[in-house]
Amino acid sequence: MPAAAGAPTPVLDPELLLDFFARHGRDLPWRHPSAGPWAVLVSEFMLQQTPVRRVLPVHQEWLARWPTPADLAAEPAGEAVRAWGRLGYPRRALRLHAAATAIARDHGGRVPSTVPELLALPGVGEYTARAVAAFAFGAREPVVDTNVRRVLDRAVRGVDSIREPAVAADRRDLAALLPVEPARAARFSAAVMELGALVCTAAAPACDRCPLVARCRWYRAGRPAGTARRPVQTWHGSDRQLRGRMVAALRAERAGVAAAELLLLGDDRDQARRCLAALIADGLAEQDPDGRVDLPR
DNA sequence: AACACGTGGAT
DNA sequence: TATCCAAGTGT
Repeated sequence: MPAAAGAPTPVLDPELLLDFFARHGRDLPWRHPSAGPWAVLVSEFMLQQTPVRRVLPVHQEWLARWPTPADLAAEPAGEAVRAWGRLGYPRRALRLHAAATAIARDHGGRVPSTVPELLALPGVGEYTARAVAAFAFGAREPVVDTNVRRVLDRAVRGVDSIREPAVAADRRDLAALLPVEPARAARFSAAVMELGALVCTAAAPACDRCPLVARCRWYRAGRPAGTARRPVQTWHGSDRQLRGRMVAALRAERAGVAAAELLLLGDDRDQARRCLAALIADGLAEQDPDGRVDLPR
């Protein structure tokens, strides 16, 4: 240990990470100084399990059409689902609409700035609440997504992780590494996230381009393989596939679709009935007395 | 805690 | 072609 310094340099050295972020961080719309909390919140919903490239155009359309939470809340939830396009997980559109409604009703139309208030919004979990608090309001909160979790696992813990939602221990560990100054801490989280997205990727990490390679415990251990993943559900013939087809049909038809027509989209009659009922139960579809189905009003 | 929940690009 | 997986949340 150096005689002059009190603590050893951490693996996730803020100096190295912030320099990396300044040089290589992507110029994304929700990172612009002009992007307000609403633009950040919308981006975080869209980015849940969805790549940046596909979010970009839809985010731009949403902000142009609904510049404030109240603008979105003033329209039927079905319009949010329709404008969601093919981003996937359309229930996110429903929850974002519900969040906008709660913001308009309970927060005077302003996106709240504290983690507890954000957590109370529909569709906002442990990750999104801290991402908005940090990136939109400059709060000193540990922001741990799948990228940050992977960097923590590899660089700090020396193991390769399977992809799972971050846990409290991950947030605690990152919190211990945050710079003291809040705005700098927020940039630090964004920098770790960016490193995971651009360099320390899941499948093909580019250690030769990593600013942390000299300290990385995983690299120094010879990049040991991670544990096996849980088996994934087959896609062909799944409920998810059929639900996707049904919602796509509803998005395309402003006048609604006959229930019988939706049921034809599946190979299995019982499965189709079950999926349609589930969509209605989830609030992604509504059925009128004639049996006509539409996106929610 | 384990699952369900969409989509499309990369390998 | 099959599998992985990308800024998670709710149950």
